[in-house]
Amino acid sequence: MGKLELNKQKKQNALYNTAFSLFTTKGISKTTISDIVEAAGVAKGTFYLYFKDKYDIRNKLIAHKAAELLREAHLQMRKKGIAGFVSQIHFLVDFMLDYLQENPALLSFLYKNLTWGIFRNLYEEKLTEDDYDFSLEYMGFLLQDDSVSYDKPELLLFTILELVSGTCYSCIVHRQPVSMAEYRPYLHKSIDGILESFSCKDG
Amino acid sequence: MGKLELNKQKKQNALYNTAFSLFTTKGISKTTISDIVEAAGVAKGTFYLYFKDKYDIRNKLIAHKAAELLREAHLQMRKKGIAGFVSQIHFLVDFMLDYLQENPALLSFLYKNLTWGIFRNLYEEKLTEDDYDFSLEYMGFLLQDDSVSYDKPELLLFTILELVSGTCYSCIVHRQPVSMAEYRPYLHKSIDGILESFSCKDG
Amino acid sequence: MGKLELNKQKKQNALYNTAFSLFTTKGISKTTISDIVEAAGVAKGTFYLYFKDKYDIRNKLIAHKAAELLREAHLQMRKKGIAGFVSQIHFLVDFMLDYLQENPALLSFLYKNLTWGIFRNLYEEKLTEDDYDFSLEYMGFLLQDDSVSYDKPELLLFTILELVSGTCYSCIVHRQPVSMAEYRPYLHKSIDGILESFSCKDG
Amino acid sequence: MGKLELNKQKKQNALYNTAFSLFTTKGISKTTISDIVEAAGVAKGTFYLYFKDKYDIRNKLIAHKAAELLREAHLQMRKKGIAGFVSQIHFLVDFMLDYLQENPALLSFLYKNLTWGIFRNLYEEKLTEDDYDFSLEYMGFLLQDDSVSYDKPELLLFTILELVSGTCYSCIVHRQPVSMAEYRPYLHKSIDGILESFSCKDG
DNA sequence: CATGAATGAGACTTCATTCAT
DNA sequence: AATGAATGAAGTCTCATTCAT
Repeated sequence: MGKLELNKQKKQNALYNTAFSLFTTKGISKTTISDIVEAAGVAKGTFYLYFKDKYDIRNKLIAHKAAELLREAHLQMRKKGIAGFVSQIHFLVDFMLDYLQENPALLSFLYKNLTWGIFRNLYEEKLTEDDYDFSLEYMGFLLQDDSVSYDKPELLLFTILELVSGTCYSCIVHRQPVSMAEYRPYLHKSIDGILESFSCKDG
Repeated sequence: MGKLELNKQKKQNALYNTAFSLFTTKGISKTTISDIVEAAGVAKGTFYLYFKDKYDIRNKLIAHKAAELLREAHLQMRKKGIAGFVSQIHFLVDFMLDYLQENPALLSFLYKNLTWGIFRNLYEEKLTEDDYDFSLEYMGFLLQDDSVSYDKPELLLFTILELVSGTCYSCIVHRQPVSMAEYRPYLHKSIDGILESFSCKDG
Repeated sequence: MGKLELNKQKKQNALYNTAFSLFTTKGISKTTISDIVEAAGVAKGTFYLYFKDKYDIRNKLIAHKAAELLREAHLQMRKKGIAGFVSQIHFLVDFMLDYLQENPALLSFLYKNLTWGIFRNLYEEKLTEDDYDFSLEYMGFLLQDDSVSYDKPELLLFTILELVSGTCYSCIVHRQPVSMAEYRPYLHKSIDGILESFSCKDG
Repeated sequence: MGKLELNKQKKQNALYNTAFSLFTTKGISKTTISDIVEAAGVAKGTFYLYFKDKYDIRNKLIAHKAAELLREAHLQMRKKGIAGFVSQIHFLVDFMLDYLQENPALLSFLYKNLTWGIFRNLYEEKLTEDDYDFSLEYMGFLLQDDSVSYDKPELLLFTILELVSGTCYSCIVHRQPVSMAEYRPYLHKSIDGILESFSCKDG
C-alpha cells in the first residue's frame, strides 16, 4: 500500500471514528457534517469524497459495528467451545448483553438496527465481505448439528432478537423497569420459554 | 366554554390533526413547523402559543394516541367480557395487532414509544390526566382476580410488551421477516412460552 | 396601505434596486444572493420570501425594465403626436436607441431579452397588469389606421426588433464595428429596406 | 510527431470533444470541469495542462466551430460555382441556416458569438492561425469582382449578420414567432431590402 | 389572542484549483 | 506529462423563533 493509499485510509478512518464518537455523544441529528470534519481534522470536501451524506456514514457505521459485535461473540463462543444450540444462544445473548452494557453509547447507536432487519437490509445494500457472514444463514449454521429441531428457526431467532434488543435497550440505557443485572435471569427464562414454544415436541 | 375558548380549542385541534397527519406521512424530521401551520391554516406565531416546539407537539400526540389505543383495547375487552389473565393478554395483543395493522402510519409514529418506556417518559413530562391511568398499574389490575400467580408480573409485562412492539413493527411496517398474518401464531405461542416461564408453578 | 405593508414594499424594492445595480455592474453570474441582500440591507431569508432564486428576480427585473422602456417610448410617441406606421416605427427605434445609449448597463442587462421572444414568454408567465399591454397586439395596434398594408406584420416586427436589438447591442456596448452615432443612419435605411420588402405593393 | 506528442494531442482532443458535447447538452454553466475530465477519461490536473479554465476551452471551441462553419460554407459555395455578390450572400445564409438547423445545439452554443463580434473578440484573445482568415476581410473578398457597388460594405455585412443570427436563433431554437421554414422567405426578402438600401444607385 | 414578515445562524453541498506522488 | 486526493472558500437555501402590529 502506497503512501497515498495509506493517507487516504487514515482520513477515512478519522472520519469514521469521529463520526461514531459524535453520534454516540451528541446524537445523530444534532451532529453536523461540519462537526465531524472539524473534529476529524479534514476539509469539508473530503467528507463528500467518501460519503454521500450523514446517513451514509451512519449506515456504514451501523453495519460495521453490528458486524463487529457478532464477530466477537462468535469468536468467543468458539474459543470457549460452547456446544449445543440452546447453550450457544444463551452464550451469545450473554455476550451481547455484557458487550453492550460496557458500551451503552454503542447500544443507543445500534438500537433497533441490531435485529434481523438490519442484517437483511444491509445485505441488500451489498455489504463488504467482512460483514457478509452475519446473516440469517449464520443462525441456520448454529442449528446444523443439533439434535433438537425447531419449527421455523428463522422466526424463532427473529423473536429472540427482537426481545433481546428491545429489553436490553430499555434496561441498560434507561434502567427501566429494572437494571439489566436484575432483568437478566428473567430474560434467559423468557428465552427458554420461547425456545420451548418453538421446539418440535417429537424432534 | 365561551366562544373564545372554543376558537382556541379549534386552533389547537387543527394543529394536532395536521401535525399528526404530516408526521405520519412525511416523517417527523422532514415536517417543519411551517408545514404544520400552513396546513392547519393558522399563523406561525400561533403554534408557539400552544407548543414549545415540534417535539413538544410530537410527545403530546404520542401520549394521546397511545392512550387512545389502550383505552380502546380495554373497552373492547370489557365489552366482550374476556376473563382470565392469559385470555386477556392474548386479546389485548390481538386487538393491538389489528388496530396497528390498519394504521401502519400510527405504528411507525408510535414505534419505540409504545412500550412501557413511553408511559414512564410521558409521565415525567406531565401528561394530562386523561392519559394517566394507562400505566403499569393497569397490568396489576388485570391480574387481580386471577387464580394463577406470576413471579414479577411487571417484568412479565415488560417482556411481552417489548416483544410485541418490536415484532409487530418489523412484521407490519417492513413485512420482515414475514407478514404479521404469518407471524401472529408464533407470537402467541411465544407469549405462552413467556407466560409459562414466569408462572409460579406452585402458585 | 398599512405600515407593515409599506415596509414590505420597501424591502422588496430595495432588493429589486440593488439586484439591478449589481447585475448591471458585476454581471448576473458573478452576483450572489449574499451580495444582493447585503447591499440591500436585509436578511438572507428575506430574499427567499419574495423570490425563488437569482433567476427569478432577474426575470422579473427584465420584464419590468423592458415594459418600462416600451411604456416610455409609447408615451413619448403619443405626446409628440407621431402619426403613420413608418414614422412611428422610426420614432420608437430612435427612442429606444437614445434610451439605451444613456443606459448601456440596462442594454447589457436586457440584451437578447428585448425582442419579441421575451414578450411572448413573459406573457405566458402571467405578467402583472402593468406589463400587459406590451405584447404583439401592440404592434397590430400601431398598424390599425394606416393606409399602407403589410404582409405578415408580426414577422415584419420580429425582423426589425431582432435587427435593432442585435446591432444596438454591438454598436453601443462594444462600439463595434462603429459607434451607434455612425451606424444609426444605416440602421434606419435598413429598416426602410425591410419595410419595403414586407409591404404589399398593391396595398 | 512522436508517440508522446501524439498522446498529448489525443488527450487534448478528448477534452475538446467531450467539452463540446457537454456544453451543448447540459449548457456551459452547468458543465463542470469534473464532468469534462471524467467523460474525457483524463485526470483533473490534466485539464489544467491544456486550458486555463472552463471559459478558455469554451472560447477556443467557439472559434473552432465558427471557423468550421464558415469554411464549410465557403467551400460549398466555390464547389457550386456561385457567382455574384447577392447570390453568394443568399447562398451563404441558406447554407448557414441549413447547417444550424441540423445542429441546434451548435446554434445555441455559438449564439451571440456567431456575428462579427466573435471574430473581433476572439482575435483579441489570440486565436490560432487557422481561424484567422475568417474575418471581415472575407466579406471584402466576396465583393471584389462584383459590378454593383455598396456603400459601407462592412456595415452592410454587419447588418445582415446580426439579422440572420438573431432571427435564426429565435426561429430555430425557440420556434418563435414561427419556424425557420416559414420565416426563411421573409428573411431573404429582408436581406434583399437591406442590400438595396445599401446599394449605390449610381454605382 | 393572533398574525406573519423578518431574521440570521448555520446546514448542506459544489467545484475550481493545487500539489505531492 | 499525468494523476487524483485534498482542499476550503463560496454559494444556496432552510427554518425555528421573534416581535411589532
